[in-house]
Amino acid sequence: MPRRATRRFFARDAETLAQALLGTTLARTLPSGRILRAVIVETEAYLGVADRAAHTFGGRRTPRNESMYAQPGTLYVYFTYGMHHCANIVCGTLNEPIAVLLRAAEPIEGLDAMRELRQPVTPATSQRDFMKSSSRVIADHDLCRGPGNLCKALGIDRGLDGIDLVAGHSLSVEIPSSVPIHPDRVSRGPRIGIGYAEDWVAAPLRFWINDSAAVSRVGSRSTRGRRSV
DNA sequence: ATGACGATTTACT
DNA sequence: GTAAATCGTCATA
Repeated sequence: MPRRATRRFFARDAETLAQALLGTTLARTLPSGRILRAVIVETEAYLGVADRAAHTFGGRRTPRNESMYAQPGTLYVYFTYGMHHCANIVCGTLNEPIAVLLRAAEPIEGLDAMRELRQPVTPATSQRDFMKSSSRVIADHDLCRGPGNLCKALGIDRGLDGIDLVAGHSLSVEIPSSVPIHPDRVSRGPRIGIGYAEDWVAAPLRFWINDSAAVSRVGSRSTRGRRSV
C-alpha cells in the first residue's frame, strides 16, 4: 500500500527532495471530491537565498513568495506570464526558503477530468469550432507535461498557495510501496527558463526520469545538458 | 502611479 | 528558431 508523505519526507534539502519525488504520486482531490493522480517524472530544485534563479534569492520575502518561508510540506503556487500557474513543494526547515518545482507528471487516474480542466468546454467551442479543427485532443502524456500544464490539469492555482500537503485534504504526495526509482533511470541537467540567473544558469538542478514520455522538452530534446545522476 | 518582467506555452516562419 | 499572448508583482519614483 502506498503511504502519504510525512513532514519528515519533505524536511530535506531541495536537491535531495527533487530526486526523491521522482516516481512518487501526486494525489489531488478536487472540490467536487473527484480524485486525480499523476506520477511525478520531472522536478527542479531551488536553493534559496544563494540561488539567483530562486524567488527567494537574497532573502527576498514578499506577499507572493511568503509560503516559501513556511514549514516543509507546504505548497507554494505562483502565477506567471499573465496566464500560468506553477507549483512547488517547500522543503528544508521553517524559514529556510527552498523548494522543488513540479515540472511534469504522468497521469494515472482521472484523465478525463484532467482533460476537461485543460480544455474547458465553452458553448462557442463545443460544436462548430471543434469541427474547424482548431482544438485537438490532448494526448495522455501531455496532460501534465510542463509546470503550467500540470497545474491546469490538476486544478491548482493561487487558491491552493500555502496549503499543507501533509494534512492532505486537497493535495498530497503518495510514496509507492514498490522499489524507489533507481538512479540509473534518472538524468539531471540545467533548469529551464532561468536565463537571467547568471552564475546559476548552468547548475544541473533539473531532474527527470529518462524513459518517461511525459517529461517536458525544450527545443527538440529533453536531454540537453543531460548527465546521469 | 508607472514600467519592466517573468521558474511558460503555443503557434508559426 | 522566433514571437505573441497576457497580467500580477515588485522596484522605483
